[in-house]
Amino acid sequence: MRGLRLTRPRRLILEAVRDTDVHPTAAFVYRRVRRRLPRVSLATVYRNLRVLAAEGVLAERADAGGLRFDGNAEPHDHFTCIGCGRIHDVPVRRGRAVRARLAAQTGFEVLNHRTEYFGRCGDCRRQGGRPSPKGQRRS
Amino acid sequence: MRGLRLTRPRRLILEAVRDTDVHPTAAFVYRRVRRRLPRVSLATVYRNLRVLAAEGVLAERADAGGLRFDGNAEPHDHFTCIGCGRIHDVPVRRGRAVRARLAAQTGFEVLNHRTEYFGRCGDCRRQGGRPSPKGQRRS
DNA sequence: GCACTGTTGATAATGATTACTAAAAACGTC
DNA sequence: GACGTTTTTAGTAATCATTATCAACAGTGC
Ligand SMILES: [Mn+2]
Ligand SMILES: [Mn+2]
Ligand SMILES: [Zn+2]
Ligand SMILES: [Zn+2]
Repeated sequence: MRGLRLTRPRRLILEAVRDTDVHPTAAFVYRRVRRRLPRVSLATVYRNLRVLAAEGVLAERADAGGLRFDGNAEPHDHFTCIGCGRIHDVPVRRGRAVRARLAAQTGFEVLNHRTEYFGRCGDCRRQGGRPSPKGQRRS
Repeated sequence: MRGLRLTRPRRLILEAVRDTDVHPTAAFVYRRVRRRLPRVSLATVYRNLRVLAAEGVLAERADAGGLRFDGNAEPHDHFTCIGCGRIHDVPVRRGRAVRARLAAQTGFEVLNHRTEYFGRCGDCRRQGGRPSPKGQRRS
């Protein structure tokens, strides 16, 4: 957070992302911020989400459905439920070893890696049946 | 490939994806196919890329820069070079064990997973210096 | 107050993808 | 190989997400 002013719109945008665990889209954040700051502009939301991500205060991630933001800026992986579409945080696996192995095999300098899991969450398993693509709200 | 006609546009689109290792975008495939079928429509390219991906003949993947297609439909992971932007195939790691562990920890039914690596490829390391975001062609 | 700088809201512009539709191609049947 | 039916295509319009532009505004220091 080195030298970045915390204006009201900016602060509310940051709070909106941190106050949810849905890994929201810009549109979702926009809707939330508008409750408290009705005149905020969608461009302001996009602009500040990018600024905050560049500062490392937020994380930015792209999935099949577009841009999303993550209030948890610590390294972690994600599990996406194909039933309800929710994205859960999961602990990152043994990082070093995995990267070192790939580097040895390929000659690449491996600086980072990220794993995405897919399947059905506890709720969706309990509700039984085959993976019904219900939910899938885009948030 | 159950019941899917192989028309000329469709065949050329499939070949275009298979004949490159750049994990092309739809626009890239469009440019390639046009060399042999100048009147092909961009919509036809998109439509058939999706059809072929649904059939499992191609793989579809989304990264930070949008939609890409992969002629290699077998399970594998990817390494993205932050220097030149190229995406390399890498072998998938011990799949079963990783999924089983996460399932045990969380209660999720883990059906699939995918790891993305980031770093600098051999070429870019040799050309030394800090990761200069040259290349980065969107293909 | 006044210049300076960074931020905002409003809106236009861009770019990627999808939807629509009339015409053409492929198919199955005779 | 003509014929009715189904699928696919080319061309284009429409949609959607994101980015760019810019005049007005707000904070800061003098
Ligand atoms: Mn997360
Ligand atoms: Mn690949
Ligand atoms: Zn679920
Ligand atoms: Zn490289």
